[in-house]
Order: sequence, then C-alpha cells, then structure tokens
Amino acid sequence: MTDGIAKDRLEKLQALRSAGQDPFPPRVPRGQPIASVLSDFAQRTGQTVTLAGRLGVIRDFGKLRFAHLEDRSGSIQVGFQRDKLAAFWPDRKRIEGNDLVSITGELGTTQKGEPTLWATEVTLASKALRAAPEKWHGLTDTEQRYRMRYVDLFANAEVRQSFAMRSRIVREVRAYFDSLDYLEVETPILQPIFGGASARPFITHHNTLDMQLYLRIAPELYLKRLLVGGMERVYEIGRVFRNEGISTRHNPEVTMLESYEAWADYRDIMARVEGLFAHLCQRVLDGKTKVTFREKEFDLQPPFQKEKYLDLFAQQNPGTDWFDHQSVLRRAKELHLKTDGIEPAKLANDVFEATVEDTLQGPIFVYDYPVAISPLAKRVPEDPRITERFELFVCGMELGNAFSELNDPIDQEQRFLEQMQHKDDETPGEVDFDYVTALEYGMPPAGGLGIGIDRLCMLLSGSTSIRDVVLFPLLRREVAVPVEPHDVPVAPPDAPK
RNA sequence: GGGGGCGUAGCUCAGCUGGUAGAGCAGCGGCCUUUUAAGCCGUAGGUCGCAGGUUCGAUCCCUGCCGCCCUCACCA
Repeated sequence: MTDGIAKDRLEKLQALRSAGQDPFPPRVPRGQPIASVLSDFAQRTGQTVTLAGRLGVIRDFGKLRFAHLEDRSGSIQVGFQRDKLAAFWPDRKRIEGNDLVSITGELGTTQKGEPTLWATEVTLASKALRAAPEKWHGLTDTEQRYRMRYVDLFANAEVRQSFAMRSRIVREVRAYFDSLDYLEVETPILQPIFGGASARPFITHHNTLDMQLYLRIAPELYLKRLLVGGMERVYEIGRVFRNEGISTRHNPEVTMLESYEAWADYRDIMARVEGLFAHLCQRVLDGKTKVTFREKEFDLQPPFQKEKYLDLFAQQNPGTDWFDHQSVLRRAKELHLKTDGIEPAKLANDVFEATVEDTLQGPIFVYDYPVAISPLAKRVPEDPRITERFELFVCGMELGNAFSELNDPIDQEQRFLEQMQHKDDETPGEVDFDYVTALEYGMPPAGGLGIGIDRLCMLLSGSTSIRDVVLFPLLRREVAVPVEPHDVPVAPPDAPK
C-alpha cells in the first residue's frame, strides 16, 4: 500500500473527510439494476432514475466528463456536466475510476446515440484506495487472478458470467432432483472412518473428544444409511476432500453430487443421468445441446452411447485377459506402467485407464465394471466377477459414477475385509462395521449416483481448468510481506468524540 | 516428483550480442461540453521474484531457492 496511486487516493479520502463527507457511508440511494433501464431505454428517455455501481475510467473534457457505471446486471454511460452539477463540481476529482457510487440523473443520449445517465446527484458509496486493472486487458496474470479473485471478478465480466453459470447449474441440479421427489440432506463432513471412495484423506483432530477425524472423501456410506432409514430418495451436494495432487482436473476440495434412489437399479440411474443432462441443456444452455470443450464439440443430447467396460478393454488390449494377472502384467509392462507393488485388479484397471480413457469422447456410459474395483456395487446375476456399475465419460474425463448399490451385508463385509488384506493409504484404516450393521437391518435395492459438479461446470462452460470454475482454488501461500498500517484518521477532524 | 515455459512500474507488455530500464493504460498538473481503448502538452513512478556466482560491468550468462502456468507421473 505504498505505491503512488494509493497515496493519491488516500489524500483524496482525507480531503473528503475534511470536507465533512463520509467516504464509506452506511447507505446511499440504491436505485435499480442498470439492465432494467437499458432494456426499454427508448421509452425511458427523460426519466429520472438512480443507479449504483462501480465507476470505470473517466473521460475528462474539462466541463464535461464521461465514465461507465457497472453493476451486476450491466453497464451504462454516465455523463457529468458542470452546468447540472454545480454543488458537486468542486469535488469531482475526489471521485475517480473504480470508486463505488450512486448516481441520480436523467436518462438521455449523446449526439452519437449512446444511452447515458446525465447526472444530477452524485454520492460516493465507497472509496477505492486501489486502482482497477487496465481497462482494455483486464487482469490476465493467472496467479493474480486466482489469488485476488475479487479483482478478477470485477475486472473481467466473463469470469462473473462463468461463475453465474456455475450457480445456475447447481440450482438446476437441485431442481431436477427436487422434481423427482428426492430429499436434499446433509451428512457429516468430519468422519471417524473415511470411506465411499478411494482417495487419501485429510486428517484432523477434535480437541474435546480427543479423536482423530477425517474430512470426508465421499458422503456415500452415510447417504445409504438413510436408505435403510426409509428415506428412499435422497441427494446431497457438498464438498469432499481428497489429499491428492493438484492439476487442471483436480482440486483438493471439490463439490460432489451424490443421489440414492430406492427401488431403482443402475439402468434407471442411467436414465436419470440422461434426464439430468437434458434438463441442464434446457435450463442452463437455453436448449442448446452442443458444447465446445478442449477445442472439440460434444453433443449432450441423450441417449448417450453405452459400452461394456470389458468390451472396451478387449478392443484396446487384444489378447489381454483382464482377470489373468500374468497377461495384464505383460500388457502393463508393454505400456511402461508402474507395476511394482500394484495389486492385480488395480493394475488391470490402470491398463484400462491408460488405453481406453483417452478414447472415450462421449458422452458415453461405460458399464459393468469388475467387482474387484467396485467394492460397493452389486454383482450382475450372470457373472459374480462383474458389477452393475457405470461411469459417464466426456472427452476422456470422468464425470460420474453410479451403480446398483450392494445391499447384501455379508457380501459387503467380506469385500471390506478383503480390502483390509491389501491395504494402501487410500484404504480406510478400519472396516466400517456400523455400515454393515445398517445393511443387516435391510436396505432396499437402490441405484446411486455421484457426479463431480466442478467437472460438470467445466464441460458446460467450456473451461479447460478446474481452477476456472472454483472461485478460490488452493495455491501455495505467498511469502508474507509485512503491511505498513495506514497512518490516517478514520473520522473527520471535527467529529464529536 | 520429472520435463518445458514464465516472473520487468498499480495493470498490460517491450527490452538486440552483457554497458544500471522503456511504452500504453492508470496517477499527478494543464487544455477541451458529446467522448466511449477519447485526444493533445507536461510530469512522476522500478529491490527487473529472492540469494549467490562469472564479469571491469548482469534485467540479460551460470547455480540454488520461491511462486505461477502447461505437461507427464500421481489421482474413482
């Protein structure tokens, strides 16, 4: 806060105070959204209105000044004329670009027809002590944009747009499940046993209980307890935390949708997913079904393509048997995959991911996954090695995962115990026996679904990086720079004590 | 963690073969009542990410470190 611009602005702030004006008044005339006067501007010419927002660069003509005023709905030109602002005119330079203001005036046009609010009353709403980024390029430095998202947002309208879209997506996901009579619920984020997915957790501690807790990696096991409890249709949209690497598709905390529906199976859930995408295209993309993502076009119009996991595996790895460890090992080495200490099923799936995932342009449902990599899914009746599970892929990116939920407590317990045999740091430290107990009370057959909301937002908004759909992505801490305190009185000199 | 790229004024960026830095915008002073990336005249503003090294001399070359981006690995 030591640069020259800040000094100039601080001086203006003090000058305002000395003149008895509050640079941060508790309230100002608020008026109406700017868009509301622009939509039928022709009819409004001559009307007096009040608009409030952030001032852009001021174009100064001496006795006439122009600037744009921007609020959440849009922006409009404001004209300041000395003739109409006699009282304000001497103070005009204390209000400058980037300040927040409320302006009352008459709607009209310029000689070139630009809709303009000709100011008759100007009220400073909040003094900006820092200048806005350059008007033409905005803030482009990626690091600055993430660290100072507040600047990114007001400087770059398209960033506001894309987060507005994220908000609409979440709202419409809710609307979709609400319309199907699902209940939205909230389950614990702090969990004594982490489960429901395969990921390394964040570990924390509760002081009073002196108990180690994990930030959840998935809400799954709690939501299915609700099925046992008779809630039949539930969903949760909430944060999950995975202590993994950070990349364009991975943030340590992401927003997950999980839904569970009793008396449904994975075929029904496929239809739900297709219905959800149709709904989102309708309500978020205004009926458009085509999106551009990573320079390719994808049509989200259901029905989606459907292929069996093992068929895709066989196509890309002819001669390799997913269930034969020796043949998988051979193929994995051919692909230069890490094979040491990798459990056979995991390795076979690594081969799948290495050879198949990039080919999945989609939208495509990959279905019938091996049981060894699907510990919570129900087996298909014809083959105990396979489960009723599918994943949704678009552009090689996994968007969702769903299955007919395993409700056989004995099978579930055995699979948990099996997991304990070849435990890694992504496996829970202990079996969630309470979950098994819940199943023993009887869980209806059900279909469950998980969709990564962040990736869904990436797809629908065409964002290449997850950081462009997360308001405050995690970054390393900056080296702390001691801040010099403002040496400025906070009240005018003659204020009562 | 590997590979590649980047870091220069508040913002966006130049800066040649090594000779201690420049523009536009923003700021400040001035002119201008119809501009809209306004214009014109003047002016101020720098730990060239940080720390070493080489050199008579480093924004530039070398090493290490910090941060960001891309990519690979990792990652339901």
